[in-house]
Amino acid sequence: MGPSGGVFAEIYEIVAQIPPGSVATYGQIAAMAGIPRGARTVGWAMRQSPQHLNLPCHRVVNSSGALSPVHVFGGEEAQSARLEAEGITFLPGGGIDMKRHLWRGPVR
DNA sequence: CGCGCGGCCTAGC
DNA sequence: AGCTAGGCCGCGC
Repeated sequence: MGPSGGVFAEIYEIVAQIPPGSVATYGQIAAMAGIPRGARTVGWAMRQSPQHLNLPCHRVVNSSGALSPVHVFGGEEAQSARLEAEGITFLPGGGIDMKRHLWRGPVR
């Protein structure tokens, strides 16, 4: 399906479609890409994702609603700040309110 | 052709 | 409620 004929391309497409103020989980994206159990592959795709694509990788979080490790964005505040700037709300625990910002898909 | 890596997920204690 | 262990998937060398 992907232009490059690779699963990564599919992941990039999906992540790029995540609207501001919404977040998606790796597992969900993986399922959309056709790999329900390939959540880790999604994480790798993000890390290997070309920066010129401007993929909102900061909108991708784990099912726990916790942000990715610090070393990924170069600072936990970096990701949280961007998400908050886009309208994402955080819980007292520091996690994201998945129930409120969880992306349900391209269009529903 | 085969092995290892990774921003995970789920289940069990 | 929190932590540990195992498994899954695709890419790169």
